[in-house]
Amino acid sequence: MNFKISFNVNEAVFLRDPESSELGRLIIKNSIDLINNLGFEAFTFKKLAIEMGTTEASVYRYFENKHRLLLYIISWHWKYMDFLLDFQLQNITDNKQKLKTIIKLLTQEVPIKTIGPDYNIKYLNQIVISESSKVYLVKEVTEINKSEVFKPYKELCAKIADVISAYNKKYPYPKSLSSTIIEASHQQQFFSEFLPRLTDGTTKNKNEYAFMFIDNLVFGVLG
Amino acid sequence: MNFKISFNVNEAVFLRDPESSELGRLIIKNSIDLINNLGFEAFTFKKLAIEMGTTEASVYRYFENKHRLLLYIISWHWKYMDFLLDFQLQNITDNKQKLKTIIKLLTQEVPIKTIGPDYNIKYLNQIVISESSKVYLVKEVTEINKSEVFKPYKELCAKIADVISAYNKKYPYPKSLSSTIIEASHQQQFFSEFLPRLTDGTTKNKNEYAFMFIDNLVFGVLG
DNA sequence: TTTCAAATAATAGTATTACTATCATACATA
DNA sequence: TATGTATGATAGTAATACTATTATTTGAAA
Repeated sequence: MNFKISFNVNEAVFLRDPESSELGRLIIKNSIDLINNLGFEAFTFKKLAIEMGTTEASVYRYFENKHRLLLYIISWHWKYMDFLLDFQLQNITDNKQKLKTIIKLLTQEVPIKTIGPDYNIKYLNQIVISESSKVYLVKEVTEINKSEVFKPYKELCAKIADVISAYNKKYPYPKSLSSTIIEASHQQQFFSEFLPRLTDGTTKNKNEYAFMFIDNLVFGVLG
Repeated sequence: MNFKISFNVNEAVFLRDPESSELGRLIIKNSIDLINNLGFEAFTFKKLAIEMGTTEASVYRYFENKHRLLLYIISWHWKYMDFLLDFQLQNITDNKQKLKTIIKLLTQEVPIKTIGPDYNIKYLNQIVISESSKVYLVKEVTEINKSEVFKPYKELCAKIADVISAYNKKYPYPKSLSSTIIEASHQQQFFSEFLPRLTDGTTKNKNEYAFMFIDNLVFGVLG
């Protein structure tokens, strides 16, 4: 099996499509490494350019600013998750089992497949946990939202909400539960690693802990 | 009734206690207004100084950087919430009623009392919704956490967790549920205002919506 | 009352950040 | 051969995130 998948992220996110050139793909690959190393606040286009042996100006030809670059990376991740979800849900008919698969996917480290560009999926996961909310927690959220760039997140949320509704037709808040478990699975992983007093984490394994908590939560609410 | 309360925020947060001088209190008051107007990313000490008619250097004498100032404001808010919680829970004995009061407090706009400094509590609420997670979602979280500056958040979380445990002694994740509902009440308010597709919000009132969702969630899980 | 240190304010200065602009070159295409 | 497109090299600007210096005020000890 040797196939490539590309997720076409909304054009409004970039100036030039990074998947369209070698330099573009390098920008994404190196950004994932560098954001993971430095954190988003300390990450700059200058540092990225030096790291890659290119120039700041070249990076600016692809992305307006670092916030857009982060948005691209996060969007790419949501599309990737959406793909994995379709893939993993394929032969499951039982809705309970579907939900469990979803929760597993949200809380475990995303499996590293040899598909698509060779981005460091482990780092990407860390970035999603620590930085993803920064793409929408900005003053310009309404303006940015107009260009539909949050669509991948909304679509994933809707897809999970559909499974929730299929499992329990009477539950009145499928989308809110969906967005809540997506966010909470990141938060609880973050907390159990860095601020453990905000959790009841006993196990050393933050992924396993997040899974158990979310699983208990979801089936507690939905019955 | 005319009394003043001051919440002593951990010393490690500031260089000089802003509650100890008129200038200090003005810095906090004006910061709340300005962060709410500009968003945290666009907020700078220079803009703040100009707004207040003082100098950048004066602000730097109180806070090392704008991240610490935000941390101060958010910590103050957690202490204020903690105080309100004690106050509102005083004469309630029924644990279910206690939980409902907590959820109300988390989701409704915090009542504006004429106590303490005259910070704009409405703005403070907006800041907590949009900016609070930025105080811990940073690369230096472990370092910052060592100086115990997140204690007010942890204490509030623990207090709510205690009520959860009192209501349902068998529930295994009181602290995680506590931190999850704190975060989710902000998120769902934010989403229902700016990214409504991530919610099932039908009502125009984001506070009321958040209350109903969290209330359903908590009693769904805890029985 | 003098004096000496500490706190505060005002001003200036520096390195970095977040861009924009210009020009040269390489390579592919028509 | 001419033309377009991507990249590279270099420079420049305004704002940001600080630090340092000097002047002034205050307050407490001698």
